[in-house]
Amino acid sequence: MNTFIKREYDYAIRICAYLAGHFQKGHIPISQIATNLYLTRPFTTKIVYQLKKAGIVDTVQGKVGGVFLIHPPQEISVYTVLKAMGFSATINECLQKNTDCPLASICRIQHFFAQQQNLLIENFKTKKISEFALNDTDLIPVS
Amino acid sequence: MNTFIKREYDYAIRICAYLAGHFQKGHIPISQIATNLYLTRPFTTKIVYQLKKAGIVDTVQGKVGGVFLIHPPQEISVYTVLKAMGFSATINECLQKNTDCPLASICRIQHFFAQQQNLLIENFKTKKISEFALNDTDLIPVS
DNA sequence: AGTAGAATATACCTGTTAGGTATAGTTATA
DNA sequence: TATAACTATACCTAACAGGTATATTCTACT
Repeated sequence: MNTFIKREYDYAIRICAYLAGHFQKGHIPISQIATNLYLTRPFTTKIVYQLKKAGIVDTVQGKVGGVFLIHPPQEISVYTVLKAMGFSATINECLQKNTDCPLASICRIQHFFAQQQNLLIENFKTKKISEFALNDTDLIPVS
Repeated sequence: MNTFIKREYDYAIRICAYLAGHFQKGHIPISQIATNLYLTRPFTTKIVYQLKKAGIVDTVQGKVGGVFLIHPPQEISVYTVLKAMGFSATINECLQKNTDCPLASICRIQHFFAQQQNLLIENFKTKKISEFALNDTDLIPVS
């Protein structure tokens, strides 16, 4: 399988969506996030760590520690989160810098894919995390 | 790196673009295609073989054999070629069938990515190989 | 002050796959 | 009948996705 959005990236967005649903309600322990989003704790930890390094979330250490969004969710785009997670995917390898293809100057294929890629990225920038916000009541399984 | 369009897929489009530039001018030997597109012969062979199985090109065997497009290039879309090469990429794994995510019913993230994916595929279907046609004169290196 | 429960940081593992190469066979023209 | 082409499949290998493990540090609560 060839996915454009890695699992990690998707989980990162989910985690932010969960935190968006709890914005300004204090900090949320990683264990709670992991449980409610059906992720393992170590993996959730890893992602939170990256989101913190990127300045998207901050954490409180110690016994009643946890995670929270630094900025309002309506100011955080999908693109911001993807970039934070190291997203550098190009739709086609030709579009990377330093790729010196001998056909480059005449290649209309490359140009087409570049257009498509820019379109996608624009949409990722427009979409804000607030639109995905998850509340705990959303997460209660229907029985 | 995480590319959506594999090298193979890209090469397949290039090969079709080259054949489009030589449409109705007889069949082109694989060795000529490989040389002019800066690909190795075995790899070109492999791709041509797949394109043949998918009914996009046909081949003539024997000493003066070669490859040619079965249909006019303006009837072949980028999507057709991608599908022929086994393209089944989903922008996000959640969008595959048989993925039963416990969040699925409430996940707006999934819905967003699905929209983006459909957009992209629509554009792949609209774009025709004829728009990429490569002539040999295009390929003469500037000295 | 000590301890429990939380986050931090990094090291490691492992199956899959992208991106090829190799090789043996078949066909058909010269 | 030799040779230059295509056919078909088997195999290789480095990279990486998708995690797990482990040791450490921090802080609320007792």
